[in-house]
Amino acid sequence: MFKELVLNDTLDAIKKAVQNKELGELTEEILNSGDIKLVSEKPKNADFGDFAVNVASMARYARIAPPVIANNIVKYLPTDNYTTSVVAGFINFKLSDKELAQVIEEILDKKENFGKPENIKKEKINLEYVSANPTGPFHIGHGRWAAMGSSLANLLKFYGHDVYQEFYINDAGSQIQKLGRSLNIRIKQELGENIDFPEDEEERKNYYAGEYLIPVAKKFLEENKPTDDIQVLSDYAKEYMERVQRELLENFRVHFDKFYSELDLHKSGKVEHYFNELKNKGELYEQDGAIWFKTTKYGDDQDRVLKKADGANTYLTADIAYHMDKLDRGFDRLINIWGADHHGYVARVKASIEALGGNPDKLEILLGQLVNLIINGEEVRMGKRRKMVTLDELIDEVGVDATRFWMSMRSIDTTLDFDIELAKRSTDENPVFYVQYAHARACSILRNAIKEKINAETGETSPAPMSEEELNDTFKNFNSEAMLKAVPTAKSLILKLEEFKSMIEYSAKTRAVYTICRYVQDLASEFHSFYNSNRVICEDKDLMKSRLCLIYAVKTVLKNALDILGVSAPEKM
RNA sequence: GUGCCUGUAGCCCAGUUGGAUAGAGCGUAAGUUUCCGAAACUUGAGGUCAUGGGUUCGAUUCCCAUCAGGCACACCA
Repeated sequence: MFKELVLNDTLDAIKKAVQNKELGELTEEILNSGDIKLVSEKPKNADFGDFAVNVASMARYARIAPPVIANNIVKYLPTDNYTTSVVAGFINFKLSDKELAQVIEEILDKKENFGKPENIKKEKINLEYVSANPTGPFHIGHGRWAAMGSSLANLLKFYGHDVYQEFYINDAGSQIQKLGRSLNIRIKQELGENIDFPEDEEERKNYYAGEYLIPVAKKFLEENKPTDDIQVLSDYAKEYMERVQRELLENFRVHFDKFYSELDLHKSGKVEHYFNELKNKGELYEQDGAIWFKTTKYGDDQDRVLKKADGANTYLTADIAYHMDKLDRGFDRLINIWGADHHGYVARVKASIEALGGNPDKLEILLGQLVNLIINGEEVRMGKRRKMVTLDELIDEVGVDATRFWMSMRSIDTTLDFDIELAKRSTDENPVFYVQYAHARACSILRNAIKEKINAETGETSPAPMSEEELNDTFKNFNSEAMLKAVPTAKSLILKLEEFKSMIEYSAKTRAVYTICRYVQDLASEFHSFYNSNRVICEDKDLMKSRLCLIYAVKTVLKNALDILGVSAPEKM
């Protein structure tokens, strides 16, 4: 990576300068202590160069003015790949055309593997996300976790990790009975009985009054005789909802390796097993008829109940077993994506891992802020009794591509405003179309290179600039020498292409999927800009070939990035 | 009341761990098509980085306080 190249060369040069005592009081000890942190970044002003390293921070150790430091370092920098200049405390690097041409060569060589790091510490990662109750359709909030989670999985895989995607189904517990009771009412309504959910707010909380159970009731009656057996109804409704959820996830390009059933977890005996283990370790105590877990010992702000006075387990009891089971399965790292409304839950899960002798640092919980829906410029709150907008309605309205992109384009730390009207628009207000358009445009140029041209006025045809075979040969037999021709007018575009590598690294390490969305917009912008001032298909055949390679590189990188986001890269629009 | 997240241009947001004149996009103003997709491009205008302190040669960035918005504080899941 250019960033690393520049930084490492600078560090080497600093060492040499220190050895020759040209950096004042700066010693090798200070250098090795790690107190001095250098970063290579983009200069504010592009005229300065392509990369810059700020050495002013060394001034306090060296006790020399920053410009002198910079000049004394520059002396020891190699000169083959770039030219350098010193401005104040900055060393600016301008990459040579040859270096830039090699970027295109590398992309054409590696294609869909361009940007994959070579030697990373590969981790076996369990990524758990969405994990909704099977008691109703997904709402738009689930859509954010689905989009971000699957994109993160794609990203971490691309980066080189082993990623196992998991969905935890909360199919045990009282809410399933609640679902069955609610279905019972809908069935009776279908049969013409005059019955409805309770009016009283408190009593109504024991039911799911949403209309989504009406089709389930109809279907049930088609297949079964009416029954008051709540267990039968619960199971039916649960399976139905699970099926609906899975279909939607597939449609949304979200693929789980495993749907992990809480019910199975109970049946396996693991819940009791870990409960007993905590008990044996002396972490539990009894009070008011319930059994409590001393999570405060591990930093939680209050102790938690594991077994209620009525003898039933709490949700946490099963969740402890679930997380321990994940660790038992040999994952190096567990990543969970949770809504911010669950943040109070983090401490107790980490506490339980620690209490059971696991390493709580292996569990990484990404807390995501919630989603607001904007309809006609107004915020629509996902209120209890107001009509809820479901994920499938949203996808029907704006499409999979736009939904995925919009759900991923903001940092997980900020509340996402999802503006339906904007996401639907196919104009420059909508970044999804902007990026896809760039890809389609690049494809179009490649098509035109091998297509005969028809004059719109005269109707005369002129031969294609080159044959398909010749174009393929151009991509196959490229060399950076030949690509040099395209470089002078494409520098910032090439630098942006090269940035893909460091962007991926940053994004994977910080789990920040939104940086890919930003990158892809930047790259599209650089490409459109290049397109407007340079003709690709032109008289000078060497130049044309050189630029076609560049366009092919742009298309490749755009496609790679969009693949990670789960957004399609259309060849035509 | 306690904990977590947020506050940067009219709007929506970046700001890679403390450094050059604070950056994109949308919107807005003015331009750009006999030629590869104008769903595009170019150039402007627009900022007391919520407020007040502190640390530092230097703070949008780190610390403290205050204000504003969101979320959570169950023997629910």
